[in-house]
Amino acid sequence: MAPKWRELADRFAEQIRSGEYEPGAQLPQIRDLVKAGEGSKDTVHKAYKALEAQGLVTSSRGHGTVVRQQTPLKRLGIARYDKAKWRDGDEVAFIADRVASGRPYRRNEQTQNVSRVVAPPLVAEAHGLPEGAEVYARARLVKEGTQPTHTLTSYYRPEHVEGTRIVDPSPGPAGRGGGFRVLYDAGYEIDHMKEEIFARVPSEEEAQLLQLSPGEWVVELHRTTYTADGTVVEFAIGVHAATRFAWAYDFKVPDSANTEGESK
Amino acid sequence: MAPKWRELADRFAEQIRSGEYEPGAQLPQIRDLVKAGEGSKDTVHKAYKALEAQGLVTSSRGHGTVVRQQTPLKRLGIARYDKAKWRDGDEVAFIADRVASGRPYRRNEQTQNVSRVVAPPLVAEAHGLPEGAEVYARARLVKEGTQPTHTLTSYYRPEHVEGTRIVDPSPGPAGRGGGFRVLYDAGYEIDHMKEEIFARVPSEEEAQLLQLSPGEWVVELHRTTYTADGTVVEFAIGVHAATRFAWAYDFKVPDSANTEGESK
DNA sequence: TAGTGGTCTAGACCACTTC
DNA sequence: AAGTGGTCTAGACCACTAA
Repeated sequence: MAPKWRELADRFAEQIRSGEYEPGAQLPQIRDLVKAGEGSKDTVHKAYKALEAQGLVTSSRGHGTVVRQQTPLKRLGIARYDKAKWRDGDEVAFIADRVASGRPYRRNEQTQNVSRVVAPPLVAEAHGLPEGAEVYARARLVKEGTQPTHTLTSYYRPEHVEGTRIVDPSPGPAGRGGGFRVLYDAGYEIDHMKEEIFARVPSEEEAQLLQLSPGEWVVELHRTTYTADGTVVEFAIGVHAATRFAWAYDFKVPDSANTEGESK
Repeated sequence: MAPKWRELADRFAEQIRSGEYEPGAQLPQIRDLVKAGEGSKDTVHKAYKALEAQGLVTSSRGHGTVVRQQTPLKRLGIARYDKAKWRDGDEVAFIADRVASGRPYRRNEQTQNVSRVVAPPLVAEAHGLPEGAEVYARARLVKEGTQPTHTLTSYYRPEHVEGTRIVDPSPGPAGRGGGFRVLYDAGYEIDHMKEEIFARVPSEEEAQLLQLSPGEWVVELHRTTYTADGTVVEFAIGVHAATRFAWAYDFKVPDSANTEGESK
């Protein structure tokens, strides 16, 4: 038999999905459900935690447990890297993407922090650098309004970006044009990419930064960006709140017996 | 301050990752930790559940809590669809992939179930069919040895597969060549694909089928397969244990101002 | 100060496995 | 029967919010 807390959670989940509880509506308070005979405080609490883990509600002390706004998944396709968006204009690729997706542009949705650090093993490997080599790390926390959605940290080789706007230590939003534009101006035009994605449990720090409910997972994205001659000019690690994103990729079915027309 | 159960969980997680507890080793029993003053039974239990949710341990009644074998992420790249694998030989694409990845081939790692059903909304949309249209559904549960790793359900239009091996109701492993080969033989050579992926909480049924620990998430994959003229010949939905997979995609940076050489 | 969720406890009892 | 994890309870106490 399903545990009592699970049955209770499923009942509420059903009611939320059916619209019986609208976004913003408040669920009964734990103590009231206890009085109503739904179980002990701990049992009801467990049910509420399950709903929270599914991203259906948000709980906070003092306030209560309210149904969360169900923002549709943000779909990330490779069109967000379109050269026309950052090469010909002065928009940062991610902002252009937001415009293209019909969302308004808001200032200060990105905080940035640039530093020179010893490359973590994964980064060194991606750049083909020896252990202990230094790279520039550009860490951003991206928000949708007030809600943080993901972190994105780009790693660059010093010889590619030294003296450019990328390493400008001034805080605040990214300089005009974004990282790809800066690389382009420095003579490194990006050509192809590799993205690798997987899901995992967030660290406590990440959960706090992204305002994740306990039990929510994150999706980690590794992006390697190459110039036409195969030089790696950027390696980036993104950590996304798993409930808020979907990724889409279009590709030709490969045919290793007939490799014309394919670069790899 | 971090809760007590979290501190306890983090301590064990650290010990497991550092190798102090090897795979297969048993963690102290809950009652012993209670005696040792680590907290009440419920508190220690909560810590163990957290470890389980991270995929680090497996608990079972009667046995105990043992450190799980850390199978490395299985990386899924588009090379697994290589035409050479299924067109020229008689191997099913997924088996070829396993061979290519150095894993031995084992029989009966896939159970299959074919039926004719009314297309679910998502499927109808992908195939461009009206509501209520019927399709063939081919559902598989794929295992790695005894461990189920993912489910994969392919949906085909009846006019594409009627009379082929795909709709052969005989149970057991897939016919020789797999679905793409059957479509190829029927005159539908696959050409390009779209994959869309996102993470979510599993249903209770999925958790059971994939033997997921409570708190583990799944990644859902939507794959649409097209012929050269844009006809959709297969739409598939996969549900993967999130901790066991990573996806990789290579692509050219798009340039909408210069669309030569791109089919989309 | 009152009201909300969050943690913790001690102990009862249940479910499953092994002997 | 004995030993393991899993659920549930009643109540104490804590942390945070609002008035």
